[in-house]
Amino acid sequence: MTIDPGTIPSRKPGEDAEDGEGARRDGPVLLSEVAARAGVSLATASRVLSGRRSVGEPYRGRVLAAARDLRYTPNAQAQAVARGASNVVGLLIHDVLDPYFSSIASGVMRHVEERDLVVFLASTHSDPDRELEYVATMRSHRARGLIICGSRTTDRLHTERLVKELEGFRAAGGRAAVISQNRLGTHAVVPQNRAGARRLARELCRLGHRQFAVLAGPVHVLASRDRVTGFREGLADEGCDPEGVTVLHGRFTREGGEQLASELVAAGLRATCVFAVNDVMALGALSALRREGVRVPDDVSLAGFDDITTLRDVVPALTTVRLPLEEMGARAAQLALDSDPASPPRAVKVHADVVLRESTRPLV
Amino acid sequence: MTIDPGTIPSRKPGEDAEDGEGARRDGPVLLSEVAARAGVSLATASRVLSGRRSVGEPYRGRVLAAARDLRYTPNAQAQAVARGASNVVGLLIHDVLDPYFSSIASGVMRHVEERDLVVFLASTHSDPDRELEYVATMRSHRARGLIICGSRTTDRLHTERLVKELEGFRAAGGRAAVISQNRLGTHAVVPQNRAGARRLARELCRLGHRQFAVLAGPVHVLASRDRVTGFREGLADEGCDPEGVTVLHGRFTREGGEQLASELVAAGLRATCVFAVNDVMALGALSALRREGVRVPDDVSLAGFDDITTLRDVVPALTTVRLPLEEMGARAAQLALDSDPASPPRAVKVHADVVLRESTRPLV
DNA sequence: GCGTGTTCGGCAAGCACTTTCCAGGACGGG
DNA sequence: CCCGTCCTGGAAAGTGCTTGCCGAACACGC
Repeated sequence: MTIDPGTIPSRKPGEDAEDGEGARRDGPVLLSEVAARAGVSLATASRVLSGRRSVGEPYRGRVLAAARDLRYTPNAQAQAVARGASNVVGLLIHDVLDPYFSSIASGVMRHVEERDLVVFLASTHSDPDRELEYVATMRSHRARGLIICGSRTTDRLHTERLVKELEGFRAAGGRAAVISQNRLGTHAVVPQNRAGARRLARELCRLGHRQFAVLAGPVHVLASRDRVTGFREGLADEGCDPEGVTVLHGRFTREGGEQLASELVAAGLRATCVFAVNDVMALGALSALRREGVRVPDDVSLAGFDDITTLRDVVPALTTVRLPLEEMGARAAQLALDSDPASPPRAVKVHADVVLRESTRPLV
Repeated sequence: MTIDPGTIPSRKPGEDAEDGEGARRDGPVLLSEVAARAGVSLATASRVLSGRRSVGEPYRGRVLAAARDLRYTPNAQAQAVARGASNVVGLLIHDVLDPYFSSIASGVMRHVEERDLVVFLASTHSDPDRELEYVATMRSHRARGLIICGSRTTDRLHTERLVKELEGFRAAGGRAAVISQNRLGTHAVVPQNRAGARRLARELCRLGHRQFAVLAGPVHVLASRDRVTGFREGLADEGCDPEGVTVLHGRFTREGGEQLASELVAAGLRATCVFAVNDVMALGALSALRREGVRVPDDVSLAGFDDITTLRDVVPALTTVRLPLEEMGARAAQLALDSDPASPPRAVKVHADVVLRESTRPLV
């Protein structure tokens, strides 16, 4: 071990004296110490460092020098309390490991990093109670902004609670934005799930497919519902019987996709094309199909939704509906942080484009 | 739009009166209001809510009721200031989109969520200056703990600065832990990069390979160096000439892997086996090789390092060296948060196991 | 019945900052 | 030359919460 202050009984006194007098005392350096060293009042020191009022040159220089020498870092919490405004932004996702959410997170962070704010990240693991709890946490930290992605439930009670919690959040001075279908009385980035799935269905029909199976998420998940609905609409557009599709519901995860695909095969796969309502489920399905000896796209075509980055490494390349996830995150951050606090909630629709790749092929 | 407080001029007075009197005033609910409503002093209200001293029953109940009615949420920042200790934990990674880091983040968050702490996430995008800056930010927020993953440089100057910054962080009362080879005077979770790569090389030799190419990261990246070194050692162990391997340096990313693999092919691929020093590079290489018409593993074997989750969906399944990323994150969090503040820096070594899969095959 | 604890409200002094307000000096115009 | 204005430093009053200390009230043992 190179450095081990825990076992060194005491530092040699003058050892780091010429070293600009780094932190030698216990605890953080306080503004009052900076002020004392510069021979000015606390107020002046504060003003120099926050730059919120001009300070005469002799003082200004001395304060800056003192702060540098002492390696002063302001206490952000105290600043937030005194100013009545913090610089933290909350970000609520379901799971960091899910590429859908990490892409969104990346977009949010990109936006936030440019503004010298800081991100509180919390993952709900799809638990509505945790979601509520975390909104409260963010309020408690007086977050300036809050981005919630994919509160994806149709549960009436939970939605009400969440709206109420968000009102509380707003009352505490924060601005929220949601990435989801159900705008909760706040700004919202709403992906065109239904329209995208509809377009996808049409494309698949044009490839000659007539027998479809859909691997969907839990019934109460709004995004899943919308995608199924849109898909059916697209089938109808092309004169395909929308009621003829098998829809299986499972978890909105890779494991969910795996399991549903297995069930599908076990039940005797009749469809020529499988639509998994999101990409992680599609990946699970792909893996299960492979395991079952069903070839994609030779035996069955497969399509997903979202266009997560992982798809780039998959063989066959998956047909999907592209959502600009990072942009969505950045946009949500923008809505929450840059919009006029008094402005009414805005909804930004996000176009979802079909990307045909190798996993779907024309039926001859 | 269902709810639009921005355009409603004023709420009807008694409208949500029976509603437990939600937040109707401007700004957050203060403790003083709770105390007033309960008819007790500020001190008593504080004590009831923080539970740090017993309070007699008549008061206790009234305070709790008042807090509930008013939907009181304590101001975490003010609490932190008053208590002199915050409940935030900083997490520094390079990039959320990289599965290596998101896995670690997941582990950290799992650990942190159980303790009712909150995570500040910052991504450095591999920029040393940002890294320093964010450590300062965390110090400024008086984070109780800080986890830095993969400060992966051998740059002397930067290391010194970082150590100093971390000392400042510690002086401000925080505890840090690092996931990396260079423990910076703090607790460290150190993956066995060298030993893992060495074992890998041995396995590959045993498969009959003799001609190797290594796709490495930038020369100053410690993890990359160690893995190359270990790999060479493994070759030597098996009587293979360690100097005979081609080592190409590029970026530590997917794009880096793609580019290096292309170069390799362009230069006339002579190796029978390619080792990419991490999995994302291996994925890039796989993609480039495919594009160039080089089959894996038929024309060349390919191995990576880390065992990121994305590998599960790749064909052929990649041989790699497994690192328990989530556990590493959790462990780092534990070191930073649960260890005795006075204890000397501990280093926890993490075993790295070879996982042979389809991308490497025996040379007959 | 009295000393000795123990329990528990409330006052007020923090915590580390910001910002308002005041006052003194400089400056300029009439 | 005087008054109004501008500039700027400092004292002090905030910001929302915690907590040390005091003392009242009550219980207990003898």
